[in-house]
Amino acid sequence: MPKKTTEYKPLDPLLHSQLRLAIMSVLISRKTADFNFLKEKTEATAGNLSVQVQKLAKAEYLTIEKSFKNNYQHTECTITQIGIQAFEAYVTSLKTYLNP
Amino acid sequence: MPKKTTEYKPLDPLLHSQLRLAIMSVLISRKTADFNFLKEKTEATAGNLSVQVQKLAKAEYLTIEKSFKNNYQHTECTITQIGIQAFEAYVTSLKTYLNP
DNA sequence: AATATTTAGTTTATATTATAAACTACTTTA
DNA sequence: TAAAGTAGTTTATAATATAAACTAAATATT
Repeated sequence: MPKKTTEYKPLDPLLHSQLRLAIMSVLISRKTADFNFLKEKTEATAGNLSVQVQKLAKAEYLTIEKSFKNNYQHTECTITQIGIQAFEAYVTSLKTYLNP
Repeated sequence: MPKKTTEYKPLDPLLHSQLRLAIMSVLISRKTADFNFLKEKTEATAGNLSVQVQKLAKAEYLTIEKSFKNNYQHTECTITQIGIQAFEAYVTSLKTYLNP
């Protein structure tokens, strides 16, 4: 019997979220971005951004580095290889829904 | 001052759901599909499918027509113009996240 | 020098969503 | 006529998303 091709590939729930996808999208194009840059680009509230960035960090899609810059605390996010691959896989899967 | 271009267009929450997107994707390519066809293509449980199809119907993205076919109840879903436009707008918005 | 404001976030309480399990109702088969 | 199959719906719970409230330090104001 012919192998049944799966029509719709499952979408990584971690990336299938508007804000987390936007965060990853920024990081795909810049590798690294600080908290405020992400906040401006994604137009998210700080609270929501904090939560979603932590979720992505927990999955090792990005790393969070805290430091001091001009006397203020500074949070820098950097995408990982795992994150890049997850993003690419997500895009591939997503395309199965967006027919010709 | 230069007009600030919105980097990421908001994603219609009704379509930004794996199952509802799959349902709409099927209907974009076939216009109309019965409950079982949708169930097979999307690999959803009947309960979940029922709920999500109703949400799409409430937003008038599709219409639900119930009838009897070979003594069995039969539910047919048809995409509406509103649904087609919403799907297209969703795809356009989504592309802002999937940079070059 | 105290007080207010701003920067840079985190925590937490609540609303919304997604989902499976349980249920309804009718039909066919054994 | 009892069991199994078809075609769904309802509902209870788990998971997610989000804003509001909060912490804490730096800088500006009176």
